[in-house]
Amino acid sequence: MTQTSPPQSGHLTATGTTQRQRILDIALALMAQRGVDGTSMRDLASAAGLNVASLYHYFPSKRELLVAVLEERGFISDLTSPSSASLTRDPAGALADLLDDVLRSMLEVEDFIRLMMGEVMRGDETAFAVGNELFAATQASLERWLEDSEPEMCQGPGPGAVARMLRAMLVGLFFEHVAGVLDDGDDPAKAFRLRAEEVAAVLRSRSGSGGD
Amino acid sequence: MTQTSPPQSGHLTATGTTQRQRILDIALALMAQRGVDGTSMRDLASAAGLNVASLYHYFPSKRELLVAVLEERGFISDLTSPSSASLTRDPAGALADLLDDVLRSMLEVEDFIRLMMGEVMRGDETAFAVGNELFAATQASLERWLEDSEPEMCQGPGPGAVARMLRAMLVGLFFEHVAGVLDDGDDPAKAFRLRAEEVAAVLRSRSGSGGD
DNA sequence: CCGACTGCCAAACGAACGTTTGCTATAGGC
DNA sequence: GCCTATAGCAAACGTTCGTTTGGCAGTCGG
Repeated sequence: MTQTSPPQSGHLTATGTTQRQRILDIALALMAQRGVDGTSMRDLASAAGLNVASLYHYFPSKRELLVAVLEERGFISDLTSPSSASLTRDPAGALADLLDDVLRSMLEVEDFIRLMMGEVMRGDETAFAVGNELFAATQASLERWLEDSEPEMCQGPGPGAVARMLRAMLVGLFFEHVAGVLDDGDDPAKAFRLRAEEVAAVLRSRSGSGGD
Repeated sequence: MTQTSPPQSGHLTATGTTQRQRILDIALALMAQRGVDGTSMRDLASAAGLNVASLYHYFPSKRELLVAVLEERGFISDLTSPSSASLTRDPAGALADLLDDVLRSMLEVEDFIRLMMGEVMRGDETAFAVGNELFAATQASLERWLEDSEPEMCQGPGPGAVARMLRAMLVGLFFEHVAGVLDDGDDPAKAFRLRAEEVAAVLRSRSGSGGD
């Protein structure tokens, strides 16, 4: 009875913290897709199979629920965890692998980033703080990797400048993905992979090692 | 009486089309800052010095008002108009000038882009269409410039790849500006200028012409 | 001078919102 | 067995929303 399986018989399948987390997950998904103002407490309750009033047993207000969703720090650590592929390849494709790795991580927490970005556009202070944290972490992660794996690339302007450029580009790419500019459709990961290789090719051609 | 001066004595200072445009301008500013759902028709009417019902003399619904705001094509042509500075400088600083030019143009229509981006994040179809149009225009503009002014930079991956990368980076930079990641504060244009030079330095170092 | 038209407003409409109240029913420690 | 806490519900609260109604004051061609 203490499993994390979805509820089936109405009440008492998930207790306390588990139910709270379930509500957070549902809120993230719905708010990311329809916007915060476009998602009512009744919508959330309905999606969770609950009554509206029950939501207020777990969160004192809609605002607090949104803050709780935004401040789940797991999403940020997911994005800045040591990349799996970016350290094991040959130097020629290493940058592409790194960029692909970050983009894939962003894709896994897409709802979170969409929600954060949307709220940032509307001037939400909590989203500002969360966004800044995520940006700073990504920046530091990129910078560290560049210093270790591609020191030549940063000789002129320094690793900070290159990392800032790459970060802005990743943010822009993700936005274009959400906007449907990238022809994702069936496979966003593949589109990201192509873009990562493309960017790596542009930056790699600086050392005159030629294209593929 | 047919001037475009702001109203002073209450009624009858701006007629028909002029008043309609005034409402559009106000709606753009308010909706960009507080979001569409966060801006009520009463808010708009109050900001325009009008009664709510008067808005419905110019727009059949709030939705139609939003569409009218988003579909003002002037904003897009502003962004893709031939750049003033990017063709008159020495080759070394030409790319920085171009990027700075585009960023400055984006800054001039900041509200429009903020509104569009925010609605894209919420899945609005009209915003999708407008955003795609703007992205495509920027892409084409960048590509054209690269072919004319920096053909060497595109030798490996081609001008399309470089232009796509630059566009994503510009989008990301603008988002970071809105998110307050760039330390704008007093002078966003200056921060954009610095970033443009930084990026140009990274891309310029490919031909081995040294730093600044 | 007079109708039609335009621009504008006060007031109200029903619906949806966030939130609260008051009530059941189960679970677990004493 | 009781008693408190937990988890849940139906129903209602007051407010705000988008929108509509009906009417008033100027403008202008005839």
